[in-house]
Amino acid sequence: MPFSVATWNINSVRLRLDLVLQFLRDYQPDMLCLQETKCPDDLFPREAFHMAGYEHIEISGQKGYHGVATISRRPLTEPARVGFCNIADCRHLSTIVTAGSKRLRIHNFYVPAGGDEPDPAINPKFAHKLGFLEEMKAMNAVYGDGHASLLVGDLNIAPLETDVWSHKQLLKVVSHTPIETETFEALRKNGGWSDLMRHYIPPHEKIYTWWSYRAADWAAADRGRRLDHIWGSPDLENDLASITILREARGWDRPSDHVPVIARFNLD
DNA sequence: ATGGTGGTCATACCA
Repeated sequence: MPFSVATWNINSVRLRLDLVLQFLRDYQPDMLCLQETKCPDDLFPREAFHMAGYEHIEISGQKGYHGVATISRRPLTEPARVGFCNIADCRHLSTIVTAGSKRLRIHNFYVPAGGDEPDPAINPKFAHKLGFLEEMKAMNAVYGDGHASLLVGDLNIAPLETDVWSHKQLLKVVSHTPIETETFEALRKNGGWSDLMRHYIPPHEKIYTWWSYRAADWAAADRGRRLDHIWGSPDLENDLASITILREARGWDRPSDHVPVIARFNLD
């Protein structure tokens, strides 16, 4: 039995609770990191997850926007929430879990989308996104405490040309502008992180995890982007068994615009 | 160049 972690921007955990429970029944990840839960902590549907076999839950939620949750079958310890840009948004939650002989620190992230205009001088949301990335540089894969690390979530940036349906047409679109993709790859490498999705799936292959709601036929147009990521400390490359991007979830009834990504590790 | 859809919370805001 490998150890598995899934990440999914659910775009309202309460509206899509049945979808999440169906996903857990069918794929049985050991842990699920949710983003955009849009749910205050006192209204989080803890009991439904407990009944599904996920007894360990850490949440960081607020009313209306953002929010992350880490749901696990195994005990979670040392929950920590880092605030970014002096704004009280719920966009980060880290926990520690045991997998085989390793202790894993798992960062669950929801990076700001950044608005429409890719100019920090006129768009405060884009300035916020760049400021957020700047502060993310403090996240290192190896801290010298003996823990392995994962950093997962909706990072709202598609770094490679093959992470978008058209590199040329998206160069001036927020999520794929050079300032974003270059900052993103620099902070990943400087932090010592391995892009585990790309470690498993060759970089020349197009892969997407998000398709806009604003398409008449998302599957036919297939104008997707890889906005959701699974990074790991380099030691986890050797333990990685597979990556699954659940494209079919975009076609489920009343779907999120993001699909789950599952990483399986040979750690038990 | 524009608007297209979907979620929250109640009127626009955010994605």
